[in-house]
Amino acid sequence: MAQASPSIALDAFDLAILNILQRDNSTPQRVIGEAVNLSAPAVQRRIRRMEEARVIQANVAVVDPAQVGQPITIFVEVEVISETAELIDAAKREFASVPEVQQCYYVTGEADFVMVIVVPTMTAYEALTRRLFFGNNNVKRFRTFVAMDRVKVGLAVPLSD
Amino acid sequence: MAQASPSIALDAFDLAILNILQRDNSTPQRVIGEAVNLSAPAVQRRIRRMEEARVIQANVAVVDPAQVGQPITIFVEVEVISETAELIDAAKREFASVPEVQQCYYVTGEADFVMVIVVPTMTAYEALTRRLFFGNNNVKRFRTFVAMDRVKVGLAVPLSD
DNA sequence: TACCGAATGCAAGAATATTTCGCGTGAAGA
DNA sequence: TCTTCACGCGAAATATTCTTGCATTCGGTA
Repeated sequence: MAQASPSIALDAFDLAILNILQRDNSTPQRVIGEAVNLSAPAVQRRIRRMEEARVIQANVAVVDPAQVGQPITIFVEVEVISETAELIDAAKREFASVPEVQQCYYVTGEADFVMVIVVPTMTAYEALTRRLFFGNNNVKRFRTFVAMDRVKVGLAVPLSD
Repeated sequence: MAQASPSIALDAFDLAILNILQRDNSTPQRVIGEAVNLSAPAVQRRIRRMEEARVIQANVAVVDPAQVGQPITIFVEVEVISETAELIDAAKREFASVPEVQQCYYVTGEADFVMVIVVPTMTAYEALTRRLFFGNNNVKRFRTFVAMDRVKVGLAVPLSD
């Protein structure tokens, strides 16, 4: 796999390859090569280089939550009481360690954390809030937004190409 | 690739396979087979079945935004004026069509939409708000949360296994 | 008991990925 | 200007992985 991670320079070829891979990374290198006007080995070298530099952070399958018994997606804003570095780091570690917390960001503004949570039932969510928020002395309050429609979901980054 | 999408039953083997693919879909089927106690062809048939049923919605590379010149991630809550079906659908289509909008959910609660936006600069974000929010008569107000730290990012669904 | 459908493992064949090698290009220095 | 060197390329050979056909096994059912 990949290890090192010094920033590297990317040219138009690399961006074009990334644009394909972030939509479908099962695309054969030969096909990618035809699309960007490079040979398959050239494509493969560039991909490996970007994986080693962690430009490509992972290669993953996207699973439909509804079809695996986790039909509820919830947005939560969390406001903490104290923003000392220690307490914030502790909160980051705790939130990140919870499988139901699919995404978590530490943010500026009226809230301190925003997160995306995936659960099977509202009961499960209620239990999670009890453990994660009510059970944390540093959580001042939190606001819940239940998703009715996943209008757009993905991790694709807009690339200039 | 995949086409149909009737819901299908998943057993413990399928969930175990999904759990591996969610983390690294470049794992050889032979290795997956060893991990879940199945032969490689059995694994492959199950994967194909789940792709056809859209349990696996996509296979994608995850790109580091910072390394491709898009270092700013922003959370936005949007509140609309009118919630008629037509206007909501129009908003969904518009938001979904914008490349900078990485994720968008239609939600209950104090806001109507929440979204994740990826941009290269705050100037670019300001221009986007002008076009997307100030330029939309149905947007009552929006609140911005700038991410200081991407504590946890991914699309992995918690699987019971 | 006998049958039938579904899923499996094995093994062969096809497709894909990876390595190797030699060539051309462009930059730095004599 | 010439030489050298580093870099990235493509073509071909090699290795790995994926895919398919087939016989078998395991349950459920008449």
